Amino acid sequence: MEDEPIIREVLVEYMEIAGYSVFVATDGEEAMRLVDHENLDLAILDIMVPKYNGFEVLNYIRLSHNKHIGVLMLSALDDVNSQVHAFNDTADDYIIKPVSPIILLKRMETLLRRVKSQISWQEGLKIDHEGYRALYNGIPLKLTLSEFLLLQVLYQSPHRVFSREQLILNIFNEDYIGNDRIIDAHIKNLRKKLPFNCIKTIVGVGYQFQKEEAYEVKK
Amino acid sequence: MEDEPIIREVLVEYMEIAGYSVFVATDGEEAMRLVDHENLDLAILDIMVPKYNGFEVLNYIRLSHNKHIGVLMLSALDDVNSQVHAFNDTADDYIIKPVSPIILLKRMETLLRRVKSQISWQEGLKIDHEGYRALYNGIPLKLTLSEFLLLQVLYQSPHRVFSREQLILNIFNEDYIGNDRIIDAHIKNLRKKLPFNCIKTIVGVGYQFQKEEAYEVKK
DNA sequence: TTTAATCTTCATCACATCTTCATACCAACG
DNA sequence: CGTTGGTATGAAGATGTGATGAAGATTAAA
Repeated sequence: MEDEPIIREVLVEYMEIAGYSVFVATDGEEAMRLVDHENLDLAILDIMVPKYNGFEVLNYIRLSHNKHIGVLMLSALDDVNSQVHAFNDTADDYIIKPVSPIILLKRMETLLRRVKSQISWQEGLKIDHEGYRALYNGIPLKLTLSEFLLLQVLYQSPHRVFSREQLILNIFNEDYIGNDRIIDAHIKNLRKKLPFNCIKTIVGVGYQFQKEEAYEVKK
Repeated sequence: MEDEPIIREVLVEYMEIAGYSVFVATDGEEAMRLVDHENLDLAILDIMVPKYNGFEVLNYIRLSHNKHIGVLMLSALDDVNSQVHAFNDTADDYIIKPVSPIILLKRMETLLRRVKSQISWQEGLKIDHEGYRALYNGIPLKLTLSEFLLLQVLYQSPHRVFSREQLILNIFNEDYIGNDRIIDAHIKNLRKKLPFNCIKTIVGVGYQFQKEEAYEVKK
């Protein structure tokens, strides 16, 4: 996306000569449609565009099926706040216009190098954030609200270890007063309902969502 | 690396407050030494520094054992050639000075997010600090907490010899009272679980981590 | 109000992990 | 060749933590 047609033409041509397939959207809505219907590796988002702005598209991407794609924000705004906003929303780069086409291309390729080497660890388990549902191969699991919230937090940051305290903060309001061990109880119930054992205990630390099984100890 | 001491101080403090371990080099040679002797996740390279410049350090990194780390080039040079040069040499970002510390931090974190997500498939032994995991060729080893912490400390500074006392301070709370030899026991158990004999005993002194390439694979 | 679902606490148990210790081993040295 | 100082190792006991089921409390639904 790029709000000035002529510059956009140049950039697109540049990228196509370099061997990339390029899709162009003229507003945020169209961009979202591309996210849904094309298998993108990278998105270049102009912030100031009609319908939905770049930040909104960015957030849409990160909640989408293709959330791992590289996102490069493009803007005439040189202020710190806008940049911090972009990075906080997990943009991968922020480029201030006007930009030399060659530098844009180099930054694209640099990001692609990192993006391409990622693997998607997700398999059958999906979280429907809006619907408060966890789906396994499309079939919803019957979770209580606490169980769902617990799974959601763990699932969103796979392999990150959350202490019981952190989980309590994430799941309940921060004014919760009660025993740490409430987490144990919910974990127990959640584990029973999950089709595979993906919640691992880190003794003395907390719990994490994990995909791979660990090596067995050699004898 | 940063050629102006005062600015560097501010940045380092900023990063440490944000929770990162920071090593500072004042010239290219020292930077290369850090690449060899610390297990870095990210390098911020000033281009104009003594002994070896930032580009030379970048190339050194990409040919090194830690070639996958994120590299962020920092320079007062605003010209296209220098930037293209950096990206061609597979830098991951190029920031023009002066830069707001918060933006530098955000760009660091953004890059780290991409670097870290590559951990899981990288060859060899990798430590996932956040996830309390040690990965061998992407597959987690089943370590206890003490074993993990032990490996983490040793791995963080390869070739540095740690006394039992130092290791106890790093692994347990400082109020630990007990036999030194607890370390021996954990080392023994840890060695059994590691695919390489990478923990070497320095008789009369302590233990050190040796980089795996120097060793034979266990049968 | 009654009923059902969900949350929360608690006591008990099982097991992972830690720690010590005794013995075996090894290298250096006289 | 034996002694010394140090480490490796396996076993066994001690400790601590999490798992679990039951039961009461709370909340929501009927």
